[in-house]
Amino acid sequence: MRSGDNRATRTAPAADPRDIPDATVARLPEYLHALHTLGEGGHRTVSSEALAAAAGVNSAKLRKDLSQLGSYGIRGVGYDVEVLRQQISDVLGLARHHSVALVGVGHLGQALAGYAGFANRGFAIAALFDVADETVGTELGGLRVRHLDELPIVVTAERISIAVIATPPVAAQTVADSLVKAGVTSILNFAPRVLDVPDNVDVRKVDLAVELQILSFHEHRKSRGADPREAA
Amino acid sequence: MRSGDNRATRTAPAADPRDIPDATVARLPEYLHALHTLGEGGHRTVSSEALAAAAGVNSAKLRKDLSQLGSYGIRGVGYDVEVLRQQISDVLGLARHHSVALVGVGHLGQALAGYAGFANRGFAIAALFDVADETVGTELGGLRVRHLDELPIVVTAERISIAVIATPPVAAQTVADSLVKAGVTSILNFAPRVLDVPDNVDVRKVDLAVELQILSFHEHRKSRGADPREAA
DNA sequence: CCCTGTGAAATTATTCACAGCA
DNA sequence: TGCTGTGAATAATTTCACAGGG
Repeated sequence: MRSGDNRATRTAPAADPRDIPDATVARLPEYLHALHTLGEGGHRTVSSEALAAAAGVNSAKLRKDLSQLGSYGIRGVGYDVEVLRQQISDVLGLARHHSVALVGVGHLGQALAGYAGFANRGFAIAALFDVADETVGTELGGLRVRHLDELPIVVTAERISIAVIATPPVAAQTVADSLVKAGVTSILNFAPRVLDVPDNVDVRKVDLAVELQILSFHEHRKSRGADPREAA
Repeated sequence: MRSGDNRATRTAPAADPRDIPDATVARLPEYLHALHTLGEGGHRTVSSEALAAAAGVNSAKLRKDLSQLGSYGIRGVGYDVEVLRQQISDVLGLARHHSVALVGVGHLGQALAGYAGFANRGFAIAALFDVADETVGTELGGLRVRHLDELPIVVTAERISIAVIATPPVAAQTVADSLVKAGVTSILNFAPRVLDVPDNVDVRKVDLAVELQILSFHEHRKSRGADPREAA
């Protein structure tokens, strides 16, 4: 890549978000969480070494990551916990409040709807959808479950841009199509199904069984461990 | 790492698992799933192009991945669906049946316990643990929820090597310690907490809020899109 | 010819190691 | 002196592009 030509970021508070590598973005939430914990513990500043340990990464990686977003630590001291927290929040777009639609109120959907971690971190479930007669109309966390048919109206009216799909796999693509048409541009998909969406829509997939299969591989590898020197 | 000293794998059907890159391992379950779907659809063979499309990756990557595990496709034709399915299963260690312990039977834990995707793909939840009086002793999917105190005995007795942590964050490290002591060597952690475990234990973390925060970043980036030439 | 398998090139990510500021 | 920020080195991953077998 061309380097050194975006001189625009001289004293900018944060770098152009387009330039932040995916790998870094994926770690920012972890840093944010660690900072939150440190802040609660009364720490005003933190070194890259300490923050890295709290987030479970090595300190060179942490510093490189933070440098991507133009963050200025204090040499000889470390980072101001509160300032850094604010900066990461800004880059992640967490200042803005996000309304999230949740489609599929089965077991997993119910768990997600009640997941404290969402509300805590600026994501409010604003609408719930399902198709089952026994589910539609019930209340969950103060929200009435609506029929999927209402999705286009509600999502459009509430300007919801992020949605979570927790439906059975067979319904996922149809739901995604409907969400996209209603203006959603980010989807978190729990259904084990590859979704086909336009380029401007981001999809992240979480497949619980896939995670276990990856662990299974490592188990398998370990039990084959004829060579105990392995881990280098 | 030294290479070339475990000559045992001469004509072995699959390459030494130690040599398969992580990025590839993470995709194998997706290929497996796609193959399953194709098999049900009556396909006997499949080209790298078609399988890649079904799995949502590009075909060069797919071929490179499959070549890592020594898989032999048929030039001019493609891969035998059944053979490839078997081969990936073997590499992932799915031939062996895996008993899984689930700790934390809250909303999320209940959803996980009932998740069809686990049982479907060779993972049987073999034990449930919690500490809440109103949960311990209840039945869930034919299994009695046991008190956390019983964890060491049960996990050891049933030779459980894979566990899922779905407890509140504050309990996660204690639970992990206990699991490790009882012989568990792979942990899937849903609690938003960095776990400290010995080197021989693999941990995979799934943080639902992190996924949303990553989506939030992309939303933020999109809405900043002052420059339509973007990708440059 | 079609489609796999794979070297080589390109890109991306991680780690090292140290100059330089507080 | 201690710790950040970052070039440079290394490693991992992806993509290209094509030789060669069926």
